[in-house]
Amino acid sequence: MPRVTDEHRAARREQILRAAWRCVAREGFHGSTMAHVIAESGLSAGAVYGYFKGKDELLYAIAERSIARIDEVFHEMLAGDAAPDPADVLETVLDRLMTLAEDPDGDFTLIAVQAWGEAARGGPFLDLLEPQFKEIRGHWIEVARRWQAAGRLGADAEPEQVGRVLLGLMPGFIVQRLVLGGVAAPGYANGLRALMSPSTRAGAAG
Amino acid sequence: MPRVTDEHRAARREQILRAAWRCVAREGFHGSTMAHVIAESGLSAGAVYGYFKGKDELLYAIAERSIARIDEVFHEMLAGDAAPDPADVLETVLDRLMTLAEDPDGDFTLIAVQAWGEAARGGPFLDLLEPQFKEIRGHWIEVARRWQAAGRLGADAEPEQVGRVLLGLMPGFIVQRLVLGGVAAPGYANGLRALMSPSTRAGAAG
Amino acid sequence: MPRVTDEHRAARREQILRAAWRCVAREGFHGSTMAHVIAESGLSAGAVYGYFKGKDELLYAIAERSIARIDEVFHEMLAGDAAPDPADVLETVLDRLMTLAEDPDGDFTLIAVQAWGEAARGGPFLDLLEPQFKEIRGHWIEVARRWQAAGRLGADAEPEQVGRVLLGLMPGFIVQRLVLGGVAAPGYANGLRALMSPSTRAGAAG
Amino acid sequence: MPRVTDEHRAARREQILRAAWRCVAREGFHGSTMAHVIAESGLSAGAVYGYFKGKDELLYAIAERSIARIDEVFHEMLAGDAAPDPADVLETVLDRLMTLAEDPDGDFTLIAVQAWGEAARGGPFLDLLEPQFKEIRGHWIEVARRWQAAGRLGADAEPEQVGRVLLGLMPGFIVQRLVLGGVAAPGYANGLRALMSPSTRAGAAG
DNA sequence: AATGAATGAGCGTTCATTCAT
DNA sequence: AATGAATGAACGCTCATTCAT
Repeated sequence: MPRVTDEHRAARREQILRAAWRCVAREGFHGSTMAHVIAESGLSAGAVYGYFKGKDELLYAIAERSIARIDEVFHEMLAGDAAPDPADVLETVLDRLMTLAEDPDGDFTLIAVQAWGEAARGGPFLDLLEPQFKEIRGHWIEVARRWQAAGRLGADAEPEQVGRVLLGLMPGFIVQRLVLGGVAAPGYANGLRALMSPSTRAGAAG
Repeated sequence: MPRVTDEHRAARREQILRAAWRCVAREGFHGSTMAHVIAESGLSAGAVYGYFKGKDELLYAIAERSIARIDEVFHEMLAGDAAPDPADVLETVLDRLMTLAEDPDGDFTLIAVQAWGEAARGGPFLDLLEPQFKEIRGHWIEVARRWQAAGRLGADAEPEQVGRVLLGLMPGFIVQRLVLGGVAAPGYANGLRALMSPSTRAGAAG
Repeated sequence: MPRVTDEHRAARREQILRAAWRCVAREGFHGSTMAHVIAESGLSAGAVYGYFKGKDELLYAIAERSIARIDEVFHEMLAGDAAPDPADVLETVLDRLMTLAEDPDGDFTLIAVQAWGEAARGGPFLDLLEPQFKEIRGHWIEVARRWQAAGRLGADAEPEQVGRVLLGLMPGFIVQRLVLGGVAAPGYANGLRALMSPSTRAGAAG
Repeated sequence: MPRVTDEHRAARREQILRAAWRCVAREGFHGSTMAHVIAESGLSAGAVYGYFKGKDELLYAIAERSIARIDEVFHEMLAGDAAPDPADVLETVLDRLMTLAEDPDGDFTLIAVQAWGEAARGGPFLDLLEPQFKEIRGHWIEVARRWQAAGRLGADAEPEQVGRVLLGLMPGFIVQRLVLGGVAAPGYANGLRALMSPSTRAGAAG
C-alpha cells in the first residue's frame, strides 16, 4: 500500500502546511507559535513534528510556497516570442497576484513580506529568496529585451537596468497595498503606462 | 535644574535607541532580545524600562526613526516650484537613502523591512507606517503633478497613479538590494529613464 | 503449531533484546530511546511492544542479562572441592569477563554500571541486582572459606568479610577499566597476589 | 558592594547546587527534572538558569562535587613519610566516606555511581572522572610503594598493580553498600587484613 | 535615578506509548 | 501478528518584565 501511504503523507503535509499558512498570514512568522499551528492543523504536536523537523523548516516551506506563487504568475507570460508591453505584463502579473492574494487561507503577500524581513538578515531565507528573485528579475529583463528588440526602448537602454525597475515595481505594489490599501493592478499599470508614454510637448498618453 | 535633567533624559533615551537600532539592524525585531539591547546600551534593565515601557515601544520608536529617514530624503527636494525629472528625483532620493543605509550603526532599510512585515498584520505599526507612506506618496504625486504641468506627462495621466508607481520603486529598490545586492541608485534611475524615454522610432508592440 | 510459534516468539524477543543491548551499550539507559531500539531491531513499534510491556521492562531484561553474565563467569569455578587461590579465581573470572566485554554487540560492563546507578535508587533494579550480588558474594565467601579450610587464611578470619573484599574487587575492576582503561586481568590479579604474599622479612608498619 | 554581591551569588549557587544534589540523590541524574530542582531550590526557573547554563552543567557540577568528596578523604592521610598499613588507610578512608555519605542532603556515593554510568559512555563526565580517578589511584600507589619500602611487600611486587587493586576496593565498597547494604568500613578493612596476613601453615592473622 | 537578581508564563521539542488498520 | 501514524504529557529552556534595594 505504498501509494496510499504516500498520498496520505502528502495530504497530511499539506494539511499542516495550510494550517501554518493560515497562522502566519494572521500572526506573522514570530507571532505564530507551534502550539497555534498544531491547534490549527487539528493534529497533535508529535504528528506535526513527524512531517516537519521544526518551526524553522515549517516557516521555510511556507516562505517557499509564498514566493513560488509570485513566480507562477509569469508562467505562459513569456511563451512565444511576442514583445508584450511591460505595462501589460505588469497588469497581468499583478492581477494574478491579487487573485492569489485573496486566498481564503490567507494573503500570501503578507507571508512574502515576512520572508523578506527574514532574508534581509541573511541565512537560509536569503538562500531561498535569492535565486527566486533572480529568476523573476530574469523574466523582467527578458521583457525589457524584447521591448527593446521591438524598437520600443532606446537602443542604448540596458535591459538589465530596466528589468531591475520592473522587478522593483512588484514589491512596491505588494507593500503599498498592505500598508495603504487602495492599490489595484489596472491603476498601477496605468501609472506605468503614463510614465512610459510621455507627452512629446503636447503628446497624448495611452 | 530641569534643563539638565531633560537633556540627560534625552541623551539616555538616545543612547538606548541607538543600542536597540544596532541590535535590530543586526538581528531583526524578533532576534533582538531586551537582554541584547540592555547589554548593548551599557545600562541596566531597570534603566531601559525607565525610558521605554517595553520592547514594543522600543521597536516602535526604532521603526519610526527608520521610516522617518526615508521621509528626510525628500526634504528640500520639492522646495521651489521646479518640475524635476522623476528619474532625477529618484536618483537623488535613492542616493541619499544609500548614504543613510551605510550608517555604521546599521542599515536602516533592514529595519524598515522588519517594520513592513509587522505593519502588514495591522496594529500599531500599521498606524505608524500608513501616514508616513501617505506622505511620501504625496511627494511622488506632487512630482508627477509638476511633471505633468510641465507638459512632460500626458494630459490625461493621473498623477495619483503615477505617484503610486514612483512610490513603489522605493520598496522595490530596498528589497532588491537586500536580497540580491548589486543595485545602485544611478543604474536604477537609468532603468526608469530608459522606460520613460521610449524610442521614437515607430514600433509595434506584441 | 505451538512449537513453531513459541520458537518464533523467542527469536523475536531475542532480536529485540539484542537491538536494545546494542543501543544501551552505545548510549546508556537514558540515551537509548524506544525509537532507536525499534530502528535497530528492524521491527515496528507495535511489534516491540508486543514482546515487552515498555521501556522499563526492556531495560530490566537487559540489566538481567548483563549481570547474569557476571554470574556465568563463576560456573564450574567452584565445581569439585578444591581450594583455589583467590587471586587465581579472580584472574580467571576477570579474564572471562573481559572476553564477554569484547562482545561486538557491546560491552556488558557498561550496561552493568548503568544498572548499578539505577539500582542505587531502589526499585525493581535493586530487587534484580540484590539477589545476584548476593549469589556472587556467596561464591567469593565460599572461595574464602575453602582457602581458610586449606589453612591459607588465618583461623580467626571471617570468610564473610573476606568475601566482601573479593566481591568488591570486581566492580572496582569494571569501573576502573571503563574510566581509566589500561587495566587487565593478569596485572590486577598480580596486585592481589602481591598483597596476599607480604614479605616475610621482618618489618614494622607505621 | 561587590563583596556582598559575590557572596550572594556564591550562596545562591550553593543553594541551587544543594537542591540539585538532593534531587539527584533521590531520583538519579535522569529522574531529576529541572522542574524538580527548581522547586527544591525555592527559586524560579530563570534564576536557576542564571547560575547554571543548563541541566548538563548542573549535573556536571554535582558530579564534580561528589567525586571531590572521595578525594578529600585522602587529605592528610599521606602527610609525613610514614608507611601506613594499606588496610588501615582503607579503613580510615572508608570511614570518612561513610560519614560523608550520611549527609542529610543525600548520599554522595549514589551520585558518584550515576556519574560512573555517564562517564562510561565517554564525553565530559569521562573527562571529569579520569583525572580524579588517576589522582586517587596515585594515592594508593604511593601507599603501596611505602609499604614495599617498609619491607612489607615483596620486593618484586609492582606498586602500580597493587594500587589498582586498592583503588578497586573503593568502588567495590560503594556499589556493594548501595546494592546489598550491611557493609561497613571496619569489617571491609578486616577482610583485607585477613587476605594480607595469610596463615603460615598454622599462622595467626592480625 | 539606577540596579540587576528574580520572576514565571510560555516557548519549541521529545518520546514512551497506543490503536486503527 | 504486525504496522507505523498519531498521541500528548512533560521536558529543558528563554526572555520580557518587575521591584527591593
